[in-house]
Amino acid sequence: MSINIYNTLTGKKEAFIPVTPGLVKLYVCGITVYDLCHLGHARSMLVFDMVVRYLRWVGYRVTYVRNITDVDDKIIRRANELSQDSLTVANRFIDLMHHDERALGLLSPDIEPRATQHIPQIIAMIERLIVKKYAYIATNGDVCFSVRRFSDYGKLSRRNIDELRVGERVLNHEEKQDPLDFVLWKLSKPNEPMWSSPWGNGRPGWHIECSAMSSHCLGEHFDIHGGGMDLKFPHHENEIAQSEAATDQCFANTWMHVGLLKINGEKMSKSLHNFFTLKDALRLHSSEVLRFFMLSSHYRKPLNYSEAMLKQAYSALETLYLSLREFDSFADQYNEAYIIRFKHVMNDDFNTPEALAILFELARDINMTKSVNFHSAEMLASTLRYLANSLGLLTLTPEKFFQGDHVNVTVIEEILEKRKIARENKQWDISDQLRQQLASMGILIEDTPNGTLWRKAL
RNA sequence: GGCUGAGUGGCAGAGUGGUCAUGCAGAGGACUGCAAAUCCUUGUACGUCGGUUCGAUUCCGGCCUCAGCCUCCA
Repeated sequence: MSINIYNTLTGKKEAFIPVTPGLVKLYVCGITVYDLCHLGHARSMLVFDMVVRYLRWVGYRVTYVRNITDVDDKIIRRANELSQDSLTVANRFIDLMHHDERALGLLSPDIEPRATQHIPQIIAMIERLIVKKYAYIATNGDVCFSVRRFSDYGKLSRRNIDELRVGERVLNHEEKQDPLDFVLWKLSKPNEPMWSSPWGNGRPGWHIECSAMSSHCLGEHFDIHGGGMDLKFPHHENEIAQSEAATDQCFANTWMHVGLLKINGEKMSKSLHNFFTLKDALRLHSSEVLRFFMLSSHYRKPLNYSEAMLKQAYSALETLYLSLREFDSFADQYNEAYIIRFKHVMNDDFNTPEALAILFELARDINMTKSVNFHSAEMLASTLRYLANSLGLLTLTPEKFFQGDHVNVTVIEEILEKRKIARENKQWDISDQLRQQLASMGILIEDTPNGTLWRKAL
């Protein structure tokens, strides 16, 4: 069974064949560290986390690289606002990002290259481009890439150079030979971070770092390059141009783009004040609820964040965990039929909504089977957990999910004990009153033949 | 203006040329002291107009609407 992945470059789903058999080399564009991570970053991180987990789960070795842009205009501006140097600002937001990453339960990338730590590689690549006449020194001293010299320019985003409205929106392009050209090396002004180069003190342009770092970490030709949909043009288009102009070979075989996240039906943007940081979202919802929500729509589609949807995600997750409840020890066998179906839909461009649907079918199957044949229900339960785990879901015990750590277990158990006695004496008024008392504490209960179970209400 | 995608039942969201997505919410039933959980049943869903077809939500074309990109953005 091969994995089919939608490749932005060809506009089609294609059978995935790694350059090196058994090994997947994946490069994902990470964030520019001038502010806290927002939910859009979280979606992209979570999607590639799912991709990496799944690829490893089916047996690939994966080298997962996600870069950090730690020098750029916005960081410099932020640093000036705070009267700090830009490295201090970058480091602080990198720490915060790592904190968010852990809180979300993400796998760490195998390599997390930083632009400022790859200046020699960046300079070397620019030199190659100059030698091959793909780059030139503009009248203001910056080094620019000559877009029109790269005949394949536009192949990723399917754009025709002459149809871009570039003159309308790109300002101050008089220094360039063509308004489309972009900066590879930017000379620094006083009080800006700088590195020495053959063209004077300056810093790298935004796009070149990814070309230089990906080839440094993964080689000049690797398997998958990913990022948010908004990076497709111009960033990824520029990366392809630089890399392929410099190396004369295919850069990344497969390009994956994650749909953008909207909030309450609107584009998320700082100017609209509907900007949600990951940190804030994690105050309201557990990482697993966020993960479930993000995986409940296909990764290439736009996704709308709203509190109602997150509540729905919680309820759905509850259903899954409820089915897992009575199984302390899990069988070491799995139900092959479900595994095959699960892989089949996941292999179709990571169709997580369809994969989740299979998990719900499994949950229902468990519920139906457990009163009839406990052992086979146990096998289904272990299958459910095994499959969900491949997506980073259902990693908690049901008790942990339903009860958490911070509730006052002693008080709850005392009330349950009192209620038990009342029920034994058929004192239904008292029993119902105690149930009401628990409800007002946010605790739901469930009387079963084996005693009363409790869980947190949403 | 150009390029991408979308328009599915109350909400969310897959998918398919002709029997079921799935989840959340709702209704009825079984179970329960009552609940809860669970199971069963249930809702004439596929933007619009044409075309192809024995048959289209699914293929083709026009139209309408929406979103994203063409400037920094995951």
